[in-house]
Amino acid sequence: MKKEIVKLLKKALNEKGIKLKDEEIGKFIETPPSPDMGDFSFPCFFLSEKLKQNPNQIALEIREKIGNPPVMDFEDIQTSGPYINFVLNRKSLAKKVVWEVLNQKQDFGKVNLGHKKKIVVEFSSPNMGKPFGIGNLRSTIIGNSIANICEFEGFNVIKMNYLGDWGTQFGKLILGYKKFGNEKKLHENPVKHLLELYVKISNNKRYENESRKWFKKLEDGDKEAVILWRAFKELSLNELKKIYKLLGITFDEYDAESKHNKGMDKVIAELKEKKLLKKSEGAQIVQLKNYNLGTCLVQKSDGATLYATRDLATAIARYKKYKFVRMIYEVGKEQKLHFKQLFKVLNLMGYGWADNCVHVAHGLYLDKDGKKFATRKGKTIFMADIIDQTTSLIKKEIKDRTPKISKEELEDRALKIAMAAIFYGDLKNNRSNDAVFDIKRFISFDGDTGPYILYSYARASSILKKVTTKKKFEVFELEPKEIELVKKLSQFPEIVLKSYQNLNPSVIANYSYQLAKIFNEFYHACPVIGSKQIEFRLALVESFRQVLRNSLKLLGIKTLEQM
RNA sequence: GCGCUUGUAGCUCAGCUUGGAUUAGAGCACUUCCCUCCUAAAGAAAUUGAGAAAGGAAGGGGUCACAGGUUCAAAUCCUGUCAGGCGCGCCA
Repeated sequence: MKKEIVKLLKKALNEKGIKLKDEEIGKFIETPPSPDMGDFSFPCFFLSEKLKQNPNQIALEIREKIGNPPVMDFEDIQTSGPYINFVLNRKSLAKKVVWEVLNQKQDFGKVNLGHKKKIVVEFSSPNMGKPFGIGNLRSTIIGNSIANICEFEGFNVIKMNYLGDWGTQFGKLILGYKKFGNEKKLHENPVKHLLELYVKISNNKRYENESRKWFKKLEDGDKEAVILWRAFKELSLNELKKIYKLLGITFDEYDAESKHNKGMDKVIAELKEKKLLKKSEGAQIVQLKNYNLGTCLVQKSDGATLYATRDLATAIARYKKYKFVRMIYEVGKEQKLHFKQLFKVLNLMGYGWADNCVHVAHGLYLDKDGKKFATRKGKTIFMADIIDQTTSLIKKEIKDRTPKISKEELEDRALKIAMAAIFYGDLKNNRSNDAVFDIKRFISFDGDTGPYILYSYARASSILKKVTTKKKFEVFELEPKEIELVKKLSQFPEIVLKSYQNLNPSVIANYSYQLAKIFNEFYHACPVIGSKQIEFRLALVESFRQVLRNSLKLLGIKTLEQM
């Protein structure tokens, strides 16, 4: 529908001597504050500068130039001050939208922007040896959703988990284990035991040097160090995989810092060759002060490597392997400077593709009191525990409501609702801002929450289960809530596009909520079963369900047919 | 100190990219209503009908941190101030 409006406007504007592209015109088109005013509107303010004319006058003139539109699609076109308002033939709009959704199904809203070109999305990337906590959760959920969105828009996406399995923290763990370790505890609950060791070592400055030494030993291939490192790594990876399974998230590739050991020497050699490297206080650095990016340390004075070194080597290796058109790093915003440095150094090395790398940063999770969750103080909350607690709270709720439910179904539902609660609770926030992690709020069954949205979905399902849908339908009359729902459905493609452009899933999350809310209003106002136009309403419910399913899928949320 | 970033109802957040349509939007909580395609019960069914249903509506509640500026028009752009957060060389 919007396209037709653009067409009309384009022609009219052309006659006034103004040439604009379709997309440019489309951008200006907006929705009037009240449906009484029309369905779409075109403000003429921006033209007044060019034409040196009163916008009200311009609106009138353009209106005149448009002339009489095809009656099939438009009911009326009128001006209101500087706005040109288009009143659509809502019945034909409703038909079109519903048809489109029902025909395109899971592909509704797709735009093939990517043409199968490759995008690497690195996300989650936990530090092995540390427990998977709330900090990692945001990257995991947001990154997953961004990957889904890119895929939906036609890219060939490589979901990449970059395991932090190298670095001084392993020196700490090795030292900690040698000093205070306990084999039995390690195997009973590896994650908790390793955290215990990590905290013990980190809280005592005496151990700093010795930890570094152990990491250096590890880099030099010391047997004892390597054996312990492998064991720690394997144990934590097992735990991680359990969590990903619960979250329902998969990766195409598990990359790891340790895999890029060899590349690191090369990078350092290359930096030397390209005369980017400088020695400073015994360490090797790349000076970036001219770019206002401080200095980037690539080799410690003891010869050991650093995070930046590994990231450089990794990025180069990845480009060789994938020739991506874009690489997205979904990592916390506290690493902004690091990524700026990383991209700059790659650029200075002559890698043009560095410009196609983006750091998609997210704010951190704060606790209910607005305080940070800190690993060092052992204040971390384990993801596994969070999932457990959430699921059991939800189980209680479900049992109260449907006491007869079978065990398997209870498990399945509770887990799905818990995930919807956690995922939505995260994704509804604009990713770059800090967010409060308050599980009680997330799992509330009403309001702006995951469970509310899932409930709306289930509601639609329960109607559709009772009556079989027919393929033909006629629209006799439209209630306000019906047209509102139709319009909301029709917005989905633009929403996905916007979300892709901003690499921000919250756009879709907020849309899902609004969609669910309008559906509930519709449900309240327009009974489906027993209605005169039951066929249309069923089709509308069906398309609602389809679009909601599409949005939730992009968010990484699994739906339930019933609740 | 420098850099980045945030400040919108009691609380949690949209809106800011691309400035516009009299009252700046949601949710939670609070007050007052309403519904029954959901759940319990009865019936072959239409239906009856209870519900503190995970549904809907209304209401109260805001100097869009503050002060300037740009503009016909500012929550939105610019500058400054205040307050919080993050980052700034051998952690990742």
